[in-house]
Amino acid sequence: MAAGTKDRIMDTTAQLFQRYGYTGTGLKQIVAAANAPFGSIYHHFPNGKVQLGEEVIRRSGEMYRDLFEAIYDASPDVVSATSNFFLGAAETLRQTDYADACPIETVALEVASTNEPLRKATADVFDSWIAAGTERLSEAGIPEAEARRLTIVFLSALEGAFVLCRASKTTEALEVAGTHMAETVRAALP
Amino acid sequence: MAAGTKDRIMDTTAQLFQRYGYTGTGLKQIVAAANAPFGSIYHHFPNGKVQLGEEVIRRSGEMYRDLFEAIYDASPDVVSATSNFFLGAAETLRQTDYADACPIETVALEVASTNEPLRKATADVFDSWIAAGTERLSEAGIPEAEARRLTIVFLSALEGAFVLCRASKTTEALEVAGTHMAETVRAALP
DNA sequence: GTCTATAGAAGGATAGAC
DNA sequence: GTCTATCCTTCTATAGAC
Repeated sequence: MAAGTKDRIMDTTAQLFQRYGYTGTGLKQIVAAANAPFGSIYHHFPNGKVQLGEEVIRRSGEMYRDLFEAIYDASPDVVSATSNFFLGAAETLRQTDYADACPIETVALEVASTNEPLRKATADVFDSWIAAGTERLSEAGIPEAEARRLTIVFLSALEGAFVLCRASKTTEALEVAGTHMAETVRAALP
Repeated sequence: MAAGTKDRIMDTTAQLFQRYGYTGTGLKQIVAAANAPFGSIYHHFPNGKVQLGEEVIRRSGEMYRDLFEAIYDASPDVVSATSNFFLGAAETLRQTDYADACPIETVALEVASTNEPLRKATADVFDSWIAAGTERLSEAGIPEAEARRLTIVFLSALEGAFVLCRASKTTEALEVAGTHMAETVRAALP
């Protein structure tokens, strides 16, 4: 029983991947931070680090999509929701000393040319985010093809702003990109 | 003398960092790919991997800024130059099986929370790119504050599109983001 | 100054006691 | 199924022969 050793390992791994990346996070570091014995990793993830990585990537993707949905549910319209998403991300960055941005971005770049199952997992996550954004913008009256393009620009601007903000330890890029994206969504509304 | 063992090491390291990141690239891997003896690294870079990393980051930043300048010099106006930059990046990605995107992006995310001198180096490089873009857009008649904001959105969209394209092994995000940014620059011209 | 050999730590993975 | 001890490889870094 317990409160879930496997869940604790996955939560810890998700946070470490977000901050230090895939190759930058060791299995010994994970079990130490999760207060779990080393053997638990291979008990719950028989295929080792790759299996753990894939499960964490996919679960982080779902959780971040849930956050996206929650912010759009809580906002009065898609324009303010777009602005709120960027501003919320900026606030989180400041509160974590510029450590917690996108949960899978660092990993995605690391594995893109080195690990096919993990690359596929990150691609699936990005696809699911694009689908979620496209649906929101479509519901707001934007034709679907245009809604998809807008969502891709939104996600590109967000991920790129994360890179600039983490490197500079400022939130300027997220603020500038968020303002631009909110304006762009407003201009696309019918 | 020689054709430059140090240059060969730096060229090789730059390419490996771009594809596999900082932690994903080993010193032994570097000297093997550069056909150099292991000791050369510590002869030319007494402070080891961090010093090599910093010099490579800064030099890659200069080379990519030169590419940016060259494309803007070769284009008839800033709108087509913006489009050309994204399309050229997409073509390079396709030709390298989605390996060669931004020369420092993966490293920037890896070191942001782990290595202060390297984080500072990536921040300086991004700053120099923003300055170069701001100058180009200012020369085209866009007020400087607005030119800076536009450049930050440009760079965010580019870096984010790189992530999506490398993960998905498609160039859709670069094409969509490039079209959007060219239109945005056009709308900002006087 | 070029190059080899190796130290010492950390990496992922495994075996097996309990 | 929890946990420890250990294996083998790879990593960065150093020492020292030539």
